[in-house]
Amino acid sequence: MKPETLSFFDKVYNVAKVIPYGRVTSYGAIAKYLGTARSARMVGYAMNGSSGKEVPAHRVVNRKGLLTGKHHFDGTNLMQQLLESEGIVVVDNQIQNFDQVFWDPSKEL
DNA sequence: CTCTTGACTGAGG
DNA sequence: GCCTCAGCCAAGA
Repeated sequence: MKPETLSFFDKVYNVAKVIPYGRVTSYGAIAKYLGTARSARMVGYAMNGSSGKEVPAHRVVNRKGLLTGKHHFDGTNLMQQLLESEGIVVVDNQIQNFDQVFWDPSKEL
């Protein structure tokens, strides 16, 4: 593997793809794992191209566990439906027991 | 090269 | 505990 050849976006996809079932992570956690902790915004921006890929973008939320990116999905509650289908409790666009379902790539990976 | 845009985050009021 | 401001980085025009 030559990550140097991969763009920042590609790295984000690579990490997002390995998020375990029933777990979620934050943009900042992914950015930190990539070495650019300050590029959390770019992580979300990268997810713009995740559409059509195998990247589970619905498992990526902001640090508060809030589904900030749900507006980028098709329906209004599609993202929440997907998370609930994995056993994650979501109420009012916010993940419940966030610290329990949280998955930190820099620690778990 | 310069400017704009973001699915963010931390600090301050 | 909520709201607002500013900083941060990468990609596209």
